Amino acid sequence: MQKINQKIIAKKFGVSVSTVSRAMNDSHQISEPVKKKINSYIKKIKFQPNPHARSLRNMKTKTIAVLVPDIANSFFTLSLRGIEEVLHKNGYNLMIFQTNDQLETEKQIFNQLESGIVDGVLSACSSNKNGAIEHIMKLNEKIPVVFFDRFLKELPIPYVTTNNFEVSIEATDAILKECTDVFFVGISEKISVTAERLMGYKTALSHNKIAFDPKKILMFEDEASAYKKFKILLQNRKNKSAFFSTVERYTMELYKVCTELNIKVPDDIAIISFTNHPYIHLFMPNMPIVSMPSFDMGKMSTEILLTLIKKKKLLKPNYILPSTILY
Amino acid sequence: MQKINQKIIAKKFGVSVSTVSRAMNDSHQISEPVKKKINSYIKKIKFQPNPHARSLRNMKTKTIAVLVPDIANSFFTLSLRGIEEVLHKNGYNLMIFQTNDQLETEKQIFNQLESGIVDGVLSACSSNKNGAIEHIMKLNEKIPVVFFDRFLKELPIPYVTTNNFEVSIEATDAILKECTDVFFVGISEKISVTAERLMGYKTALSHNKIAFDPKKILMFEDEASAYKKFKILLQNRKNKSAFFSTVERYTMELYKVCTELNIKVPDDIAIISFTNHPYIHLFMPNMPIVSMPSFDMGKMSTEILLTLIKKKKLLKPNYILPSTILY
DNA sequence: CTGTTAGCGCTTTCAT
DNA sequence: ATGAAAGCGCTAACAG
Repeated sequence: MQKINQKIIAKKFGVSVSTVSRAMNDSHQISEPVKKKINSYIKKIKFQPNPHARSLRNMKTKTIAVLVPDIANSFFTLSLRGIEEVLHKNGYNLMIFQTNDQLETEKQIFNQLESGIVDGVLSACSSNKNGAIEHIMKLNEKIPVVFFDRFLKELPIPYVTTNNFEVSIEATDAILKECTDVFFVGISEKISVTAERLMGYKTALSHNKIAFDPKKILMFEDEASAYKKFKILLQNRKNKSAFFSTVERYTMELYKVCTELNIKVPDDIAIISFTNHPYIHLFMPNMPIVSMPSFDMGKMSTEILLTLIKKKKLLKPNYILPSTILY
Repeated sequence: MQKINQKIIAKKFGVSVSTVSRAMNDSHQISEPVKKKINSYIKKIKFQPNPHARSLRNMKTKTIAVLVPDIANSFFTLSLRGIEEVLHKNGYNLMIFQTNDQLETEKQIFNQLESGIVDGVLSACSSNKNGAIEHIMKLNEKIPVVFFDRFLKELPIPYVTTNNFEVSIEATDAILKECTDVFFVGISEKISVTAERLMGYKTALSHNKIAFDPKKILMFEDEASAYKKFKILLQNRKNKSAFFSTVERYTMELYKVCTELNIKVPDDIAIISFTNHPYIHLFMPNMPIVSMPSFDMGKMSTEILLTLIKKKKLLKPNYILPSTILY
């Protein structure tokens, strides 16, 4: 396999490497005919300049990294489509990392990214204000970081998220009409969006003059523990109860338990859930859902990131795209 | 922000850059004390060598690319977990590309990969034997390519797949017990796995002495056309019919139509489908499924790829991991 | 408009 | 055991 580089091309045309380089970079410094001649040859043989040499020289990689907790979550799957679309249009590549909501994993990835393999980072981060944030700030000194979905208000890092607080009030209000005994389901208060949603839940309760009961807050680290808890709760239930779930996969577990215990949704139990699963209404036909603008959030955060990478001014650092409740 | 490199470290210790480099690469050419001293400092300040300089020098990137048609497909989501696990263990990064089953997209990605941004490629390719394969062979001259799931028998490229033919016979046999009027649902005969599954379907028909009817073969390019066709078919149906679906998302569309037309599964219609969706039985409790060993296929293909990247000998070029039917 | 040259940060050969 | 120096392929400052 014949390896090819600018030197070889230069030799072929009897010019210098810089002329080839300039042709490829569409420089104004060289004559049109030469430029055209070289470029048409380059196109013909499909020559691509060595990206490492270019990166080494330019300190640019034309690649960005995305950190998500879980690629299987429909919200992130859809966001990734939006992200990909924008990147592709701009000639950027995408590197995807899963954190599984492990702070240690996240830290490790952030550290790794400091080596310079990417030009920017999109992060739906697991960190919280109390926890470690140094890794984020440290990376952000080198390359731009943009949060999407999850974010940290305290940090001077742009973010694109949704109106978690408001839509959670609305969601809780809606379900309170069915039943006043509402459980809140989440992952951890440490996650920004969960905290906001919980706040919305509490606010709605207070609007409706319902006492807040800490026992109604259910936070789970994994599906298995969610399942177990739901099973116990529903086996021992006395009155109709309701669930406001902020985690798609836990909603699935809840529904699984309902099926097993032959509990009918929405007659015996009321559920409202955050989800972007395209077929959710096939399994849970009557469940109202909170649908996030995943695709647009992905697109917008990527556009912001690219703006920062190009060192252009941001019109606004933060964007909040509204979610909608579908009944 | 103070940028750091081997030169700076060398200066700090009053040694040369090559000594630092050798220390970092654990060379036997330098004394233990010096090596230890330098490395402990490097660890302390978490210095990471510039990956582009390294790649440029070594022609290695420690990154591999994965091409999948659709990241949202549960099979690929799970495979990616397996892939990630192996890569992570070996200090490799992952670049994910979606082809959306577009040959043009695939070609473009393959071309792009020729520039040398990755050390190897894992591909669930959309190409077919009749179509263009030059882009695959061309890339494979430069870096190793391994197929997973979809493959091209004709090419000298290792693959990891499942027993599509056999399990499709089994699946068709199973559904034939319910009903002899079986439709086959797929994407395109051009895709290797679809061709194999179709062959299994035909074989089972012939075993059962049922005439093959080309009208029973339903191939769709997207969800919308699948939906439309299913709707027409089921609205006009006379007898009980059955479907052997090889595409998860089309199964969802089929089920959607059933719900809309109030057709009961499995009483009014029999369905068996390939899927790895973790919650599939929540919506379709009684539907038998063909479950692929996604995670293991991802792991194994990655191990093969890494073996090739290290230029080691492969024990066996091709692996077929069996799928299982869950009733 | 074009060529020469230096240098991005690293590894490795060659010399000591 | 260590250092000097070359060079991976590219871009850009400088010179003409």
